[in-house]
Amino acid sequence: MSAIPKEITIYDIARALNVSAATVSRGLAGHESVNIKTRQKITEAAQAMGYRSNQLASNLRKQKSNVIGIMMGTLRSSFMSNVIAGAEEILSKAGYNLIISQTLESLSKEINTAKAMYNNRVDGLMVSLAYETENLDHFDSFVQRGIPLVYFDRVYPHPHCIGVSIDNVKAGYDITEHLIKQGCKRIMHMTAFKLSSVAADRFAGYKKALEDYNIPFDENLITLTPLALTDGTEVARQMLDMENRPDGIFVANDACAVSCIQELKRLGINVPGDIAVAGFNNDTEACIIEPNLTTVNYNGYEMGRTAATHLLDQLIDPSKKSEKNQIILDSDIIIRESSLKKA
Amino acid sequence: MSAIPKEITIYDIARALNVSAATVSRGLAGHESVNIKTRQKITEAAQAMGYRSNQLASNLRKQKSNVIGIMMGTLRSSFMSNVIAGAEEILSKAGYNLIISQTLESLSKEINTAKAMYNNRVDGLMVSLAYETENLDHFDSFVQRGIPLVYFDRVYPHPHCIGVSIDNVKAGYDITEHLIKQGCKRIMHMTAFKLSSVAADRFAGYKKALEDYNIPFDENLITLTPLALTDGTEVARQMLDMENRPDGIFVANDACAVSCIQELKRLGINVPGDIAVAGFNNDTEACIIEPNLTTVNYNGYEMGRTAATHLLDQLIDPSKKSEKNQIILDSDIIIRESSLKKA
DNA sequence: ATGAAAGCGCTAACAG
DNA sequence: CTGTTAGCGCTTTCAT
Repeated sequence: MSAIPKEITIYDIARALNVSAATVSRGLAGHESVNIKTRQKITEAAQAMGYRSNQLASNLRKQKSNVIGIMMGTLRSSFMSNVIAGAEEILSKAGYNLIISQTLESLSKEINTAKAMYNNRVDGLMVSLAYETENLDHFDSFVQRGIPLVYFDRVYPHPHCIGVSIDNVKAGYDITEHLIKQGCKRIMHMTAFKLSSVAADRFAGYKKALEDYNIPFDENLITLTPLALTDGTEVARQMLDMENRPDGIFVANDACAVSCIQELKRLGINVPGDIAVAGFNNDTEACIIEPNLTTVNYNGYEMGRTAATHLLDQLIDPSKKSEKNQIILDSDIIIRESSLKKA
Repeated sequence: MSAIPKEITIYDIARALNVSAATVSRGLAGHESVNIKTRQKITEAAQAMGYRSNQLASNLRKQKSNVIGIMMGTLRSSFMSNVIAGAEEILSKAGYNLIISQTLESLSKEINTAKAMYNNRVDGLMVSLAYETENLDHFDSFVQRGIPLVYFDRVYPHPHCIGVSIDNVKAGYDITEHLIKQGCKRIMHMTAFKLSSVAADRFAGYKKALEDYNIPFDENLITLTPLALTDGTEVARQMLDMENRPDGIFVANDACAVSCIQELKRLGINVPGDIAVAGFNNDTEACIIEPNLTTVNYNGYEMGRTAATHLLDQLIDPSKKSEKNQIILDSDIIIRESSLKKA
């Protein structure tokens, strides 16, 4: 077991080269005002002596962590891994590190995580809200301090922050329209218990589609739950018991749509024959379940890149509040067997 | 536009309470030696004054970043998002932050990323190696400094570091055996150009299975490529041109297996009828492609948790080098249509 | 083009 | 139980 070598500091280099620490600091930073030959000597000495800059000291001095935080309900989804991949690419190019935290959809964990990020002095934050979240008070500290904040995917409109998302109204409309065109007359909608703006938008799209196709809106066909797996199962059972059974359902996320299909099958209901099912997100499960799930797909990678880019813009020029602070990305519906009544 | 409020420091609190900064520091840390009443006053004042601890200063003072780095080829895979989710859960509970970086499978990016992590003074590192990587020299600095390092998934045996992976020999064996049992006599194997230990192990499993079933090993049935998407396409074409056409192929990753299937179909070859195909990883694509892909599945979430736990163990007690430093997790093959010659 | 000196905010000996 | 003091290693005025 060999001893751990001592850390080299700019003072060591300064001593070795008979210059001041200030010069070494400037030299390593590639400062123009330092003589080119001195600069070279410094770089060489640093290399030879095995120097590594101490970011911890630099961070303190500059009051800047060079870290961007990103938080979301869960990162166990292909969508989210794409978001992160996109954000990481943009941010690492700009010299920032990305720290990640999951809220596991809990508001209290979201509050704690936000606080932790704040205390860790992230230079900026990207947030996709937890299902439970109903207001943005716990992010006020960021706004007050002028720390750039970008919401993505699960956004709430906020006057001072950018939001990057898809057009959930349109997506909800499109998928409902698809079900209608498959011949569905009584379409259930299963959405989030606490109506986040995302869920509310999908709901609005659903309503609008019914309206446009002259299908009466029926309160009884709406189920509000936390969209857990068990909720899908539960709703499947409820459907069975309804006097006027629905012939289609639009569920606001895939996980729930999948558990719903599973239970329907268990109960002997044919999907899509008896009941057509559509989800939202195009998660991995969507193409594992039999029949494969019709759903809404959107590009997480682009969303990550877009959100990160806007964050950087603010970091570079805080005054430049972009005019439009709600950015809408494209989405499209992917039609699979779970909704195809007509071949 | 309101002015940004001044940051409160422990000195402000000290002044307000007429105690020393040291006492405030100790009080906030919940140090037993501080009078319980003083401690309470301190916490209250901190709260009231809007204090937040400056981690940047604390980090410098303690020479500890409280950050764990994790790096991998790409995080755009459901497997990887599960690994990260698992690691994040364990690490955040222990008070660590996770910073993420992708190498995009490039050795030079891996070297740079490792250097960046090192300079950023991560307290520990989790690494899944890039395809290109052939040695671990660029991680020496971590070993020398005694910074805990855990390899996961794509590991290279390293005497001083823990590796968490699956038994790739066994997995390679099992999937080859499955193809044999489906009646395949001439099974190709497509694997990584630079034989990482992971790829080498899968290859070894393949060979062993052939041996056990008395199928002669044929050098011509082995293709070494970087396993890019285009390589799958290319190999599909090659298969068509072979005088003695193979009746099965085991590809060392799913992405490549999928592109191979796509091209085979385009060329009018029936999968699995003419050629059975098996992949590795159980990525999202595996159940999008028609026919769905037979592949090897393993639990990224568990792997992330395991790797993080071992990292923490070392962080807590650096002397406690675990005896076994290669940890093997379970894996299993998932049989889908792409390999089913017999109903 | 370089140096001197101060300080970012916190923690940990050490002393009392 | 609390205070004094001395840095952690770097950056940045301000001088020269």
